[in-house]
Amino acid sequence: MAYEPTEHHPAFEEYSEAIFELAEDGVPVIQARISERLEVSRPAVSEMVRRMEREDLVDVKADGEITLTSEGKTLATTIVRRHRLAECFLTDVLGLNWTDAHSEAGRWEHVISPTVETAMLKVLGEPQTCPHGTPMPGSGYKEPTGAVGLSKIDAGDPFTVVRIPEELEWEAGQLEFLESTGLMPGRSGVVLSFAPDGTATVNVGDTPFGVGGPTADRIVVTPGA
Amino acid sequence: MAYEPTEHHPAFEEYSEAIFELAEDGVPVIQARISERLEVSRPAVSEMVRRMEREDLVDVKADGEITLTSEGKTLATTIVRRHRLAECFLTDVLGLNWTDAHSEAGRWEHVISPTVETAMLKVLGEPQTCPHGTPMPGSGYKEPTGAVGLSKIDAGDPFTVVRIPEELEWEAGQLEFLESTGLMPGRSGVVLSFAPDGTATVNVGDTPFGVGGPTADRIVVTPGA
DNA sequence: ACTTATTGTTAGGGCTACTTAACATTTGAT
DNA sequence: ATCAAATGTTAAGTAGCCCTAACAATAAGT
Repeated sequence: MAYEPTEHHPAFEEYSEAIFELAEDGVPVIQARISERLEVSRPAVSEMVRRMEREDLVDVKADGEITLTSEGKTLATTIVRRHRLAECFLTDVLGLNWTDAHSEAGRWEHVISPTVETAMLKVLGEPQTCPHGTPMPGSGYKEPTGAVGLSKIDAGDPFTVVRIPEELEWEAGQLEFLESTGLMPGRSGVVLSFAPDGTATVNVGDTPFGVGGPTADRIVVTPGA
Repeated sequence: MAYEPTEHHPAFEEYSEAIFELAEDGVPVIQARISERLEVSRPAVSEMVRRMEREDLVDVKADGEITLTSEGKTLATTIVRRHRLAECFLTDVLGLNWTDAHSEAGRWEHVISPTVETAMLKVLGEPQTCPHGTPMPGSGYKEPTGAVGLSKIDAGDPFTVVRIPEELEWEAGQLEFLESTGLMPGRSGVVLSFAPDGTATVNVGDTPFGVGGPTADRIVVTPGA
């Protein structure tokens, strides 16, 4: 009746995932960051990290940096992979928008079995990235060489969107906005101008729109159409 | 981040579902039955029933019979509907077999949001029953009049399968067997003979096979092809 | 009527994952 | 060097959901 890959509690899955994604985002992996990302108190994180260390899922360095053990990495990539796979599935097969898909996937990731994972991969044709362009762990996908932040493109030049970092989800409404403008992986556009504050004006469809500086820094693109 | 239809704990969902399905199966809804079906101790059920009564999800009659309140019924039918919808989805879209689909659905039912439910319904074309023929609560589906147990069909007569009751899942391997023989809702066949012990020999495809008496009692069919 | 089986409840725990309050330590900026 | 901010830990407590052991009440079989 119960499904247990290797008897891993949901909280361990959630924490492993957070640790993996913090590292992926280049954020120092310390308790305080986990506490913020998962929106739980610091003592809760302290306790969980101790338990995960005991269970050999993480190592804690002397300076407090947390790293996944190989077992932890296996768990984390499994969950992250299922999350991104679920996102693909929810958008492509069920027609959800990015934002809905992301929040749904946050629950699906804990419920998808190997059987279902395989079936989804087959239906989707082995996607290499999630809908935002973030790689599926274990797919062997490599981001194109020469990928840079959108703000590195010269005004007047064309670009092709590679990836919308997951971190932008923290800004409420950001993903909906980008999706509605058509600024999504694979699409090409042109940078029209940059304002002094870094805001970029771009065009990927019929109507130009502005992208705030910090956001434009993070959006990954390749130069050229 | 978290999804809460009306802030209902997973255990309440599980218990409501069990209560609903016991009633559906014609089993008296008392604590002892719930305890068996959910495989939890009697004190655990005692406590949960008390909590659910406090939360206005169930009423307990003087004789110990447990009934769902209208709020409880809403919760139960929601979960049951999602379970059966998930079963359809897992078999039809992802190609899982009945048994896998059933156990997966046991987890999916707690994770499906209204948005996803709507999307699934659309993709599946508003199914009226789950793959075993059990009605989707709220679909308005009525079992055909004249539906009887398979063992009521006369030897030599044709029949059409209406429903494979969920209770048969308790017999390990039973569902796989029936699925492999093709004895599934919508399929027609012929009863070849009955053994003195009630075992029926039937043919729905190329090869005849035997169905034990108790099982044949439960399988719901309509006479005729 | 008496015994047995079935059913429900108390009492006493346990584990997970969280909380707040208080405190210690480290780091950074001036 | 010092003061403030950031970080981690202890302690104590809570809620949810489960367990075993022991006991009371009811129903059923002989």
